[in-house]
Amino acid sequence: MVLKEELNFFEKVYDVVREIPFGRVCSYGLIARYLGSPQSARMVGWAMNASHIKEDVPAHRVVNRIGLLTGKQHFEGTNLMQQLLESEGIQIKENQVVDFEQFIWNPADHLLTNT
DNA sequence: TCTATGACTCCGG
DNA sequence: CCCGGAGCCATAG
Repeated sequence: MVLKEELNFFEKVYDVVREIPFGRVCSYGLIARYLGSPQSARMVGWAMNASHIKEDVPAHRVVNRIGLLTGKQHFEGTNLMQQLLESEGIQIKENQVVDFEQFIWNPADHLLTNT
């Protein structure tokens, strides 16, 4: 059973990504930092690569630190990721999120709003 | 066991 | 932010 160990890390990533609201995006480093390992941003991307088995994980809402759709090539077709984001009201320009900082969603901020 | 790779990010120029 | 290079860490071969 190859499960539990990787699930511990992946599930944490999935859980955060899953919490990304409709029409919002998040960065790998932001998620990694939230998990307590800001250096493991690449692992977040790796987890996303394995997320294709997770239908609940909106991986299209996860982009790099500048809002670039670095993972679009891993989606079906050639621009599925862009289409998904546009369908959520997010404008894409040259594979990059327009007004990225406006749509960015920080998981830590999600906790702060808890109050 | 060791080496190579990657949906990243930070640093210096 | 553009460009090139280094650090990072888990997975695959």
